[in-house]
Amino acid sequence: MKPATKFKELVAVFEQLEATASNLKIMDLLADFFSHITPEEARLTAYLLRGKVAPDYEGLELGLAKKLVMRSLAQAWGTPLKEVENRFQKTGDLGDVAARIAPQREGGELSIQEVFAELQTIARASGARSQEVKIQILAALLSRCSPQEAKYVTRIVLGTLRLGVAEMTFLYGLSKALTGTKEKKAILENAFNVLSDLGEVAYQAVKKGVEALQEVQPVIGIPIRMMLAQRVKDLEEVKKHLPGQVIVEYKYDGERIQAHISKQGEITLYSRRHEKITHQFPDIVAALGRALQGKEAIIEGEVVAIDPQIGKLQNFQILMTRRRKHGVEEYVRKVPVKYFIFDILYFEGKSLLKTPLSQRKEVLTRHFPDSDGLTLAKYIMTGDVEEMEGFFAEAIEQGGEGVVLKDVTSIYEAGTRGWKWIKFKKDYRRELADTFDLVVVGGIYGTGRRAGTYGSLLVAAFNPETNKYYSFTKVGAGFTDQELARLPDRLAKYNLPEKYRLVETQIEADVWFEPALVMEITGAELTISPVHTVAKEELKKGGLALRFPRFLRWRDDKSPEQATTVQEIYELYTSIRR
DNA sequence: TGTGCCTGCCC
DNA sequence: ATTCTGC
DNA sequence: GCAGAATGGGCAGGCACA
Repeated sequence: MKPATKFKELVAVFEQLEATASNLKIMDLLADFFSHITPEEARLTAYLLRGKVAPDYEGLELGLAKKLVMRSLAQAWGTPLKEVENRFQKTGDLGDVAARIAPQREGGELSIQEVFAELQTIARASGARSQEVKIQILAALLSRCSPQEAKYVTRIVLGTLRLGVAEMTFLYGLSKALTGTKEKKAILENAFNVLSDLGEVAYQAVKKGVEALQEVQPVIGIPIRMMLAQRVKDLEEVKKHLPGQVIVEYKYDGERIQAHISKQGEITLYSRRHEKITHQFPDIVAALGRALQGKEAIIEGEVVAIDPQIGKLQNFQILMTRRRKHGVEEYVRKVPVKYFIFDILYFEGKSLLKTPLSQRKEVLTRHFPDSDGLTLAKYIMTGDVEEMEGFFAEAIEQGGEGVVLKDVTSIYEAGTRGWKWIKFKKDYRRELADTFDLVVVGGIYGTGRRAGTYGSLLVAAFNPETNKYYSFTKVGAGFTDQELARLPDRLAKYNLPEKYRLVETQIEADVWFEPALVMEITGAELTISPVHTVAKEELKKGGLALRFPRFLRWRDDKSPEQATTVQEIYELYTSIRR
């Protein structure tokens, strides 16, 4: 019987990982650690690495993030909350804050199991005063830690270990530890893709060896990690990756659902991240029950909200009102949905993961005739770019997001974002995307690798009638590291002690700016916002905002008065509204 | 009982 | 979701 | 090109608190 591994030992590995950039070195460090821990400790380490205490499909959450963790830090060492906040603002990492304010002490009394058990208790706390309980438990745990231990406990809870190690690297390290080479990671990855439980894979691998995981098969009731698509800027580019015949399929703007139907007719629905969402869609469950009639299957598709009057596809925002636990029946009537099935991974006792897509599609067409609430996703088969363009235009016209192009010969590559599936949306192509020239009015401090600069900027449109600026979105994507590093200097001269009086927004920025700088921004589409204020008066139900915003470039040639106007955005909204 | 903050999870 | 970056 | 780590809008649910 091995002695329980100390949390301190894991922390020592973390320290080393944090200091190394080389992937190979990282794998060696992990491998070294894995080779002297028990199967159960390997399981727990896997969960801790992801900032979780269970696989996703068990739905057990810590329910404690930045704000409550800050309160825990304050409580653990009697530091004023204000000071914790200030330090966080400066360093951008609560783990580092914890390490700084924790008093020097040896540590080493905690084992991995004990730390895990405490976090599990936090996760299980619920009901009145449970927030206080969670904070208390974490604070007590932290107070038993050395500064280094406290740093990683904090980061684990926040799910931001920032070590350059996530699931794949973990599996490489495990492979190396157990087989002496990283090459067997493929076996582990395959097992992970089918079991969707990194901890379970780690446990079994350490216990029975990597080879024992060779033939892991899908199980009804355990979600399979979903295959994802790469993206291209243009349909021409598809030819580079998929030269032959491809399936061109509507890309629906809804929620991905993997449905498991057992022989006994038990049905479970899983979201893309393996949350059980069966209770949200009794209508889909009923439709699947009727369609399958005792056959077992795992199928995949997209649920989309449908306009009850005319049957047209509705936008994502409307579907989101169905992500609920109360009043489900009412919303089944109010927001009807349709399940657009596009794949089948298991049927009648057989895994179809290795069956070519063309055959999986045949199974679908043979066994899933359209019915109330169920339809097969619309697609064509072609190798001709012109035809793809036409179908893409049709998909957009019908209310789709774009198209997904799929290699007809490809197997289902669970969990990977490979080139066998390629997505193409309108906003990926510069000429088709809407762009906006917006005024920078606020900044939000960055965290982690963006510590010391801004993580995002609050930008606004101009209204010449009121002479005011109306917030439209925050942008944090699209900046290079170099650009990010320049931001504080570039913006410093416009710094204000408080929000500029002519800026309208309900967002709280860390730093406010005088409207001066203009930047070009693109995004996918307009949404109705509870916090942004563009065209808020005209719309009544909220302001307009931008989904998936990203920075393109500065427009130093433009003054803030020459920025995109509120009126222009509102017109865009009314013109494309469906 | 109503409201607002916080969190987790969809995209 | 999108984007950037080091390996 | 992979894997990881930054970042967005916005919804419902749970809890704290007035």
